[in-house]
Amino acid sequence: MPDSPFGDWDGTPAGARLLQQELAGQVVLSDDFLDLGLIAGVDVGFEEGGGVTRAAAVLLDANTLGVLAESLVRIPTSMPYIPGLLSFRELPAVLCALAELPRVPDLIFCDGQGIAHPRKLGIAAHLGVVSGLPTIGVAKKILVGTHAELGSQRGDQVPLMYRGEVLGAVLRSKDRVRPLIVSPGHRVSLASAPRLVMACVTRYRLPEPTRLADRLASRRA
DNA sequence: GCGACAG
DNA sequence: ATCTTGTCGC
Repeated sequence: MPDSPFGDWDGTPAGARLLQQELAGQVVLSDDFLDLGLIAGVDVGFEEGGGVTRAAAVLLDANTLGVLAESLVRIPTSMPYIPGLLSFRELPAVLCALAELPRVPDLIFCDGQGIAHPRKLGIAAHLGVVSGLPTIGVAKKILVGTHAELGSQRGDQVPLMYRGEVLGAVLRSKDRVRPLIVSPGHRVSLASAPRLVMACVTRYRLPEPTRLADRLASRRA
């Protein structure tokens, strides 16, 4: 049996939660990256009524946002979706897609939460710890936390609070659109995550890395 | 016990 | 996430 990206996980939801608590202790929340030349976006889609997991990874030039490479992989789905345990369902495929890219990115944008998670280990944080690479979580909905009223202009943001601490930001990437939930994954600070996301937003609600990965992953075969 | 609940 | 066409609005 090939080793899973989850170490000695016993396969149970309870065991997954214990592993999350352990890995959360390895997350680095300070900016720990130099030149951002390459940024990757990753996302997952499903086929066959959910039996096949399809992961997409798109590599872009951090300065021009031009696409340098793409990868798409399909593997059998191994676990159902359980709120709070998304990474155990999607990470295996995501790691395969990333491995297919011709270069290792300097930063990865992930569709889903970073540390804005019950145990501070959303899929972006989990991906960061297992890959060792800087990551940011860009979600379309809140998993946990509350926030104050948000301004309506592009770039407006308010802190996402949970159990008395700031775990991310609710960010208006465009005028008149539902805000994005942005949180650091690994090796990126709470302050930098939103600005890095805004730096990758063009004319759409989602920043280019995840928007392109999203389109590729869900594009009907 | 009663809801909430990324994708 | 996915099942699904056209349609209303900026």
